Amino acid sequence: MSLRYALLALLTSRPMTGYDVSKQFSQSVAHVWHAPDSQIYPELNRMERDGLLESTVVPWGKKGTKKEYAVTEAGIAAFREWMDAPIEIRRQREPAYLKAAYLEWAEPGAARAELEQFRDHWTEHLTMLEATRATLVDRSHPTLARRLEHYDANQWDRIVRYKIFAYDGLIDQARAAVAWAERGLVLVDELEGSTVD
Amino acid sequence: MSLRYALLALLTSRPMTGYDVSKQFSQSVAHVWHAPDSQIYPELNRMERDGLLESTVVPWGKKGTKKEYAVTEAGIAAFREWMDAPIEIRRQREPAYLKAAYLEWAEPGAARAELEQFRDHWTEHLTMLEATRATLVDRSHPTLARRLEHYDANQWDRIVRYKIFAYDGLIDQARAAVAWAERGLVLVDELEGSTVD
DNA sequence: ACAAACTACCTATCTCTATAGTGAGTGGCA
DNA sequence: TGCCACTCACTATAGAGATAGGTAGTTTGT
Repeated sequence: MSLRYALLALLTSRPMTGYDVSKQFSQSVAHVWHAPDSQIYPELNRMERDGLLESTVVPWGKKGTKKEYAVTEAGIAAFREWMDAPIEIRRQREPAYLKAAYLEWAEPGAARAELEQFRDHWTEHLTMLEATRATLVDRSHPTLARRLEHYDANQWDRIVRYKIFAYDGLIDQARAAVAWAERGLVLVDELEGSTVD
Repeated sequence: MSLRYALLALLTSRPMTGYDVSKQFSQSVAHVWHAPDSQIYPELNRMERDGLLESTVVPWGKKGTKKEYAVTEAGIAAFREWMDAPIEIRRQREPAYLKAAYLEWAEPGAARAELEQFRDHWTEHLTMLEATRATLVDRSHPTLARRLEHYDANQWDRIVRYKIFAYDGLIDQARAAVAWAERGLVLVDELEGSTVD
């Protein structure tokens, strides 16, 4: 159910088409809540049906049209309500840690390969998070820039710092994951013996 | 699909009834992969149908019976295959971090309450993880003890250290979450002003 | 003039997960 | 004798999410 609020969060910066949303998503909210467009389009429809969004049809080229969604008053209210409600605690679902606990069943080579894959994935993710964090710090992040336009300049610092705070948390998690995988590689080498050719 | 492998992992320690599984789950594998019994029972059935488990009906009291599941050769093979396959990378789905990024929309009181709730949840989780880790270190963990019986004593250290390694990763994540929430509380106080009565 | 890449939006289907039950047997204790 | 907590096993249903498509118009480069 958080997808709805992730979309509201994004759309509070400016009105967007479904396509914009699905593109913007990957550069901001997706770091925190991934969704494919096959989920985004139907959800936007449902949100309009529920009165959280309203759409205007905009011409596009000669014959084409596109639908731009804007958050309604009811949408703002729903978002505020969600913000003030207790957070849903996520269930633990971590296949990587599950596997790690049973690494004695893996081939030594496979164990190493998986830890490397895990480390590389998180390293890449970390790089992206740090890059995005930097665009928040210097306020060059496009969605953030559009968002700040609605606010008085004396509010900017407050808004930006919450976003940086969120990214800091994600960066911490990513760094912890990378460090853990690296310790895992050392452990595998120690326990399985180094079989490097 | 990892539920299947989480169940296999647990059942490699010893044969169990569905009820045992759903109880043991919460004390071990659930730290890494939570599942309610309404998922466990049907999955055990499907795994038997697919030949990964076989069940024997055991009498229980005067009239009652229970069904004990044991991993088959095919089950072991499937588990090994999964262990050697690349890990599925989980999508980011973190409502807490999503909210954190938009904390300017929350009431200051609500923001504080949520961060406290988040911190408390992870603190509690951390305590449980550390307690379980300790039972792995001293090998008093019941499922681990049963598991080690299948192995030669010179393998014990290897097996135990992988489990400790997995818990260390979870503990790192939990600690990072707690520390982040604490920084968040300081930030909220700074930005929203201290409105403590 | 045409292809390729991009914008725009949507559907179908399947699996996974969550929630909330049902119902019967057992063992202890008051 | 009756009650309660626990053991055991399962079902029904709805919603969320993943995967894999489809269709139509637009822009850009050659």
